[in-house]
Parts: sequence; structure tokens; C-alpha cells
Amino acid sequence: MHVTGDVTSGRAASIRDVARLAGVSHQTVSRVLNDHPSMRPATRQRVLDAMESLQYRPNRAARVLVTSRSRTIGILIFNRFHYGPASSVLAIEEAARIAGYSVVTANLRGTDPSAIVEALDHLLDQAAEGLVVIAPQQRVFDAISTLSIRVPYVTLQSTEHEETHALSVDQITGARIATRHLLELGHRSIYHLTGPQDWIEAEARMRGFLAEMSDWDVPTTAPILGDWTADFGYRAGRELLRYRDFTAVFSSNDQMALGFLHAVREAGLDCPGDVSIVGFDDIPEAAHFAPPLTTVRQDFPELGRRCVALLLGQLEGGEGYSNTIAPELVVRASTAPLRP
Amino acid sequence: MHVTGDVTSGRAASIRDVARLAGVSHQTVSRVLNDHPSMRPATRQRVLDAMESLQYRPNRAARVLVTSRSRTIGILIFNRFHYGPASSVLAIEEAARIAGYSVVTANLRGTDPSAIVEALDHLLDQAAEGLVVIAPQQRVFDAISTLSIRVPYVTLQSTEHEETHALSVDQITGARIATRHLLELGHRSIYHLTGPQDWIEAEARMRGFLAEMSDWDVPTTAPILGDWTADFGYRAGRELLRYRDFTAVFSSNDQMALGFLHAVREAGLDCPGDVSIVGFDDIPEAAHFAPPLTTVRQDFPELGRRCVALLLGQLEGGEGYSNTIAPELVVRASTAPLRP
DNA sequence: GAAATCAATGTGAACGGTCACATCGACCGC
DNA sequence: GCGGTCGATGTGACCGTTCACATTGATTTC
Repeated sequence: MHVTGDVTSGRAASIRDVARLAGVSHQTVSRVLNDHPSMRPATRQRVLDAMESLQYRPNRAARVLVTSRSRTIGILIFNRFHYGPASSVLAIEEAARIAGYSVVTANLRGTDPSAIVEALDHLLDQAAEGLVVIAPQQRVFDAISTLSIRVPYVTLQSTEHEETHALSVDQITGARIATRHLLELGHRSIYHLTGPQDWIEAEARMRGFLAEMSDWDVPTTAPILGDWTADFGYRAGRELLRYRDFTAVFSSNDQMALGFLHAVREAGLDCPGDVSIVGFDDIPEAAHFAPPLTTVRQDFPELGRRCVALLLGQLEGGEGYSNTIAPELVVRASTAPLRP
Repeated sequence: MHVTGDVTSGRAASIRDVARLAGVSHQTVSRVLNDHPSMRPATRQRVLDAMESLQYRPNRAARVLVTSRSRTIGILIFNRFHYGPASSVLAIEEAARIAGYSVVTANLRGTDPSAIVEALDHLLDQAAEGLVVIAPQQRVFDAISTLSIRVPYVTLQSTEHEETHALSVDQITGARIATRHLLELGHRSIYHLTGPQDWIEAEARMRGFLAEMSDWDVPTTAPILGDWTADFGYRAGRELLRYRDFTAVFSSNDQMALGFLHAVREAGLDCPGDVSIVGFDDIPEAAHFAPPLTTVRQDFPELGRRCVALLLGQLEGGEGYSNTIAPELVVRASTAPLRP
């Protein structure tokens, strides 16, 4: 085996090693690291050269220990497979890095209190200074407030209670837009596939649906409780299509809409001829469904960025704007006027 | 505004605060933290009580500083939107946490050297003890080996050179299975949609395709260079279907297959009647495409778990098995025997 | 019954940074 | 020409752990 580099071994070079080599005090090296204004350029250069030749890397642990600032933000996330959360996480990491923060994520195994405590513990162990919570169940927030967390946190879903922490795409408006689209096409018998029961977003989309229907004085049937998966959409479709007592469906995400489309084809029916379908999210694949899906687009990356801005606002005393982001209807081929 | 909890403020409780309250030395507290064997149960309990009442949390930075072990593994990832990488990351985090390690991820902005250095810097700043590289471009590995990284790393894609680090689903076999399936159905004019040029997986799948075709003495046309997106699959389909000089397509991922299916429908053709299609990955939605997609399943979670096992093997001197995982063909409705 | 062993605990020095303060010329104004 | 200010640098303490070693009694061993 062959090892490259110097084998001076032991620990890595420290600030004092650099100081010795550069012929200055350790404090001077520290000043270089922190861009202290009053430094003679020649000295700084000597220090930089010494760092270079020792392959010096500042020790984060030491710095964190003395400053008690970790410059780390924690993400508590429930299901990173969903398109929305995944996009947001990416944007958050990007924005955090630009602001000089690191990100550590903790996946929730479930939504029971012990899982929440475990995930939170993990983040707190990392000395996260702030939290972004992308765990869209109400009970997660209940658990968090119970634990009387010491760090500021921001959530990506607007909850009922803690308005200051919240930041989100306006789910209710999105659902209303989608529903209105179907109503304007003449549909009056509309089913709604929701997400899992206690998901905040699922709840908000359902409320938007019901509100819009009510505004148009159209009677509604009970929403179908789903689980976000294409499999569920398919099964629900098979079930519902046995009766054909509806002409349109508003699915609260694109995956379930995909499954539903599958069931429609299998029943020998046509979308949008026999049934119109609207989804939610506008995942990249939605444009290529059969037929291409009419859906509601959400700007997740922007959400992630604002999220960090808001959190850093709380952390560093700056301002933070917390308004919501407007969703947008993308009309494709899965919706058509009601056949007379 | 109302704040709960004690406002003793200042810094959080340290090991010495606990020691004082429990009437022992700080070292004894440390022993409790590290499960030292010889301790009187009564003493341990007194310490634990003191911790409880002070809401003591060990300071990770201090521990890392003195032990110079961060118990953190870094993930270098290129595109976390793809289904495969996302699943693997999740499994890695889970496995790492079980082994008592934390995970920090760095997203590659691009594949140019500066982006790689930046991401690597980020991980090294966090004192990652080991790296998992899920950046499937050859040039990323070239850059990494150039940088003479001091930490062990494992990759999820089998590269040509560094066999010890590699761990992967056997892409070549997977591609051969998919191709063989089409050949056995009687197809002889088969197009192949590949992933982006320098992606290791794309390359391996292409090699598998070519090898199988060659084994059957079937002439091949040049593979179509794609970019993994459904949009590309759609555009490629529109283009290719103008000539109809083929009866089957092997797409190197499911998204492109989805787009291709879209183009098939739009051309008024039928899948699998007029053209058979096989995908790769078996994303959860593939079962609901129109028609449900025949594809190659990869066990990503298992991959992630083994990945951590392998890395920890290098880190802690244990063993680590690095064999590959066999992929599996999932036959659905997008493939049919060649029409006579 | 004295030496040796061992379980249980304590003492002080690291680890690698930053902070508060001290020092020491050079320059400035009157 | 002398006190004051300021730029550039040095000194020593400290952050919260663990580590190496020391110190107790109590128990065992012959």
C-alpha cells in the first residue's frame, strides 16, 4: 500500500502549528481566518502560505465549542420521496449554504411521539440553531410545542395555530382554482381524493375544495381519504367507476391522479371525454400522463428559499417575510367541458 | 410573548454543573455518559437525576474536539430528484443512524471541478469520517482521486478503476435481462434510449444492451443519447416514430419510457401492439403508466444499507462485503410478442 | 496480617479555536 | 516634545468534553 502526502501523522495541523511556521502568534492566525481588518498584508500572506503548506483546515468543532454557534440548521422531514418536500429540501440546502449555514436532516420514521422525539434529539445533538419542519401532520407540531423547543423553527405548512412560523404555498387557493376550473367547465358531480387524514396540506386542499363548491351552491359527496400513492388512486378509481355517478375528479396530488387515470382506461372509459381529472403539484412527469394532466403548480424551490430567509431572520435578528406563495393552474388535456 | 422553562439563561448545563449537583466529580459524570462498567448504581442514578433536572445535553462539539471523531458520514450527491438516489439516501441515513453515525449531505451544483471541490470542502468542514458518493459521472471520480482525499469513500456506482470502493446494482445484467426479454418476444429492431453521455449507469446499461444484442447476433442501431427526463422521451418518440423502423424500445429509465409512451399514443399507435417498451428502475408510478410498464427493478434501500456497512467496515476495521445486487425484471403490459 | 488486587472515584491536562485584554510602535495635534 | 489615539500583534484564559494517571477503601491471597 502506498500513501501519498506527508506522514507527519497524528493530528491535523492546528492554528498554532500555522502560527509557528509563519512566525506569528496563534491569535494572528485566527485573525486571518476571520478577516480581521487591521492586518498587515505581508503578515496575512505569510500566514496564508503557512496554511497552504500545512494543508490547514479549521476545526469546526473547536470553533463551535467556543462560540456556541453551530451555524447549522436542521430539517425535520417526514417523507422525502414526495416531489414537493424533495424540491424544498434541495432549495433549503442551497440557500443555507449561500448564507454560510450547514444543513442536517432527520427523517421521521413515523408520526408517533417517540419517533418525533428521536428525530428532534438527533437534530438537537447536532446543535441545530434553527429547524425547518416539513412534516405535514398536525400532531407533529403538537408534539413539538409540547417539548418546548428552545430553537426557532419554521414550517412549510401553514398550521392553524402558529402563524408566525408558517410559510407555504396557499393550498386553499390552489384547491379552489382547481375546483373552479372544473365547475366552469360545467361539472357538478365532482369527487375529491384527499391525502391522508391528518396531513395539513390534505386538509387545506379539502377545505379549499369544499369552500369553492359551497360558493357555487353545488352539493358535494364525502371526500375519499387517500394516501398520496398511485396505487391508491387506481384502487379508488376501480371502486368509484362501478357507479359512474360523477363526471369529474379533483385529486389532491398527481400520483393519485395517475392511478385514477389507469382505472379509467381499464374501465374502457375516456379521459377527458367521460371524466375530467385535475391533479395537484405538477410533478415533471404530469405533462406525459395519458392524457397530459391538468394540475396545480407549486413553486417549491421558492418556498425553500423563503423558508431559509425567514429562519435566518429569526436567528440573526434581521427581518423575514412570511407571506404565502400563490399556486398556479396548469391546464392540459385531462379536463374538458361537460358533455351535454 | 411568554417563554416557558427556566430562564437561568447563559450557557446550557455542562458536565460540571451536573457533577456539582450530584456531588461527584465531572469525570464520574463522563463515565455515566460513556457507560463505564465500574460504577456504583446509586451514584449513576444520582448523576442521571441531576442530568434530568438540569435538562443536560452533551455537547457534541466538545466531544468531537477531544476525540477527533465526528461519527459523521458525508453524502456527495448529484441529483437527489431521481428515484434511485433518493431511495438510497434515505436508506443510508437510516442505516447510519442505527450505527450511531450522523449524515450530512452536499449537493453537487454541476460536474465541473470547482463544484466538486466546493461540495467536498463542505463535507470535510463537517469533519466527515467517510464519504458516500452518489454522483454517477466518471469525471467526478476522476476529480476525487486527484484531490487525494484522506477519508475512505464508497460509491454507489461501479466504476472501472476503483473496484474496492464500488457497490452497485448490476446494471449490465439488468440491461441484458431487459434486452433479452424483448429478443425472446421476437423483436429484432430495438432502439435504446440511454442516459446522459458520461453517466456511469447510463454507460453500463448501454453496454449491457449492446452485449446482449451481440450475443444474439442482432444488428443494433446507434443508441439515442437522452437526459433521463420524460420530456426527452417524448421528443425522441416523436422523432423516431416518423419512420417506424423498429418494433421495440429499451429505455434506460422509467421517466423516458413514460414520455415515449406519450409520443406513441399521440402518433395513434398502440403499445404493446405496435411497439413494445421496457423501462429501468421500477419507480412506484410505473405500474400505472398507460400501459403499465415492464421494467427492471433495483433494490435501492438494500443498496443504501450495504453502502453504510461497507463504509463502516473501512472506518472501524470490521469486514465489509461489497458484492453487487442482482436486479429483477418486472413484466407488465408494455411488452408483447412481435406481431407476425 | 501485610502485600497485592480491584472497584470506584477524583485530578489536572489536553483538544483547537475565540475572546478580552495587554503591549508596543508610529503618528498626530498643540 | 509629550500625551493620546490607533493600527498591528501577542498573551493567557476559557469553551465542555475525554484521557492518562492518581487516589482511595475494601477484599483477596498466602
